[in-house]
Amino acid sequence: MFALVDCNNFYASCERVFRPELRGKPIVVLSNNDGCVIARSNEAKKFGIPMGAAAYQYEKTFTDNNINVFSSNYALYGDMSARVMDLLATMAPEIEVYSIDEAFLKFEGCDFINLQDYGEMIVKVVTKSTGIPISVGIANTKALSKVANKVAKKFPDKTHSSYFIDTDEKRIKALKWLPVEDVWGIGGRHAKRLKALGIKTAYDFTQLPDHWVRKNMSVVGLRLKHELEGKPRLDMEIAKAKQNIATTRSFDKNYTEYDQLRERITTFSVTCAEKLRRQKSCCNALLIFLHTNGFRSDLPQYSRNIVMKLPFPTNSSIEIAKFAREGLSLIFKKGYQYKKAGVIVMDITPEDTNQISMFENTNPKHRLLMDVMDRLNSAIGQKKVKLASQALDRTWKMKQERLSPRYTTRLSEIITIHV
DNA sequence: TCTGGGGTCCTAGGGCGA
DNA sequence: TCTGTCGCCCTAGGACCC
Repeated sequence: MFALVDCNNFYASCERVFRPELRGKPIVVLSNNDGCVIARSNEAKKFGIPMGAAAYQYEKTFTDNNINVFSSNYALYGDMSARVMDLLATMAPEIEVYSIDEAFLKFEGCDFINLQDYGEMIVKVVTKSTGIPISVGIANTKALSKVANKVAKKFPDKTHSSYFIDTDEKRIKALKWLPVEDVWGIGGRHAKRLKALGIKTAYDFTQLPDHWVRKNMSVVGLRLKHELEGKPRLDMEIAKAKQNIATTRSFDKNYTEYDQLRERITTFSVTCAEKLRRQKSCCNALLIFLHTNGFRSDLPQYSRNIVMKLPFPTNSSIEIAKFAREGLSLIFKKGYQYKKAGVIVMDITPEDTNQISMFENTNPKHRLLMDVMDRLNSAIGQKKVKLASQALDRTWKMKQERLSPRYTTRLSEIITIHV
């Protein structure tokens, strides 16, 4: 049996933990640069603010309805997530952390447990210990546990926020209730096509012939169909090293100069290299991209990317930044206003199994240097040690006008209680 | 004026060597 | 030497997730 544990309106709930007066009040959380709405509390959803809405188009809705608006605070969300996951890990034989706010639990050989009661217990313990409300869905496949979770979330009073699909009647009832576009694995494109064919619910989807699903939705769609029929096709996945690591940003304003882009690309490269060293990997290729603001139809548009194959695997900030700048010089075109750029490191291999090349190799001195840089930066707590090609006085900034304190990860921002 | 960031997997189609 | 076929590898693009 699988249980899917999902934190309710996670980012909004995190903001509430340290601001209890916000309970029952509408909250939205914005993306980086305060651009889009990326999380809404239930109260905020009632005002018709869609996911991904452009924040500036809803300013009036926010003020008219006293909606509490926050910039995203990943230090806080990451730490709260770790607390929830650590706790969940103590409550099941196996856990797969699926995202910042979701985890699958697997109960095998636990037939003696009443899983409905156990799910309710998990809800109580996590909510009480962390302040984060959660919902639990339980079923014999992962996709059905997702469905069960939707039921638990929609009917918290009836289900006590935990729902167990343990009979075929319950499975069919839940599938007939769930709109096809809300099924895990069916995105916008497929939902549109299915609806045009009169497929409205998850149940309708399971009534399609296998060969049609295979032909039109690939093996992924067919696997999903079987999962919804109660035939397990997905198992727990073990965490493995990432295959790609990306650092990409939109800019607060448009950049036109090569030097500005060069500085940004260098900094993104350094961040990627740090992430690589943290997971003890090297990369063998880089992708560098830049593009103008696609929303501004009045401006000339340009967008390009380039893949740089590296002559040797490396995780040195200096080397990765050097190759990235080389790539940038090949794709940069003057006369455009750039809004976004990024670096993605690819073809990742473990640090300790690198092949020595006959002609060109990573500079062995860099390893020691990087080690010192990482340790200095970690001791200082901010990224003070930089490459000279990065801006020494950060001239760029993310728009974060409504950022809450990092209550749990910075002593200077810890919660204060006035008595 | 102002529209996020970071991932995964699958398939089609072309290049290329056997 | 030319041509056809097969399978492998690579890439771009599409679809999905949070």
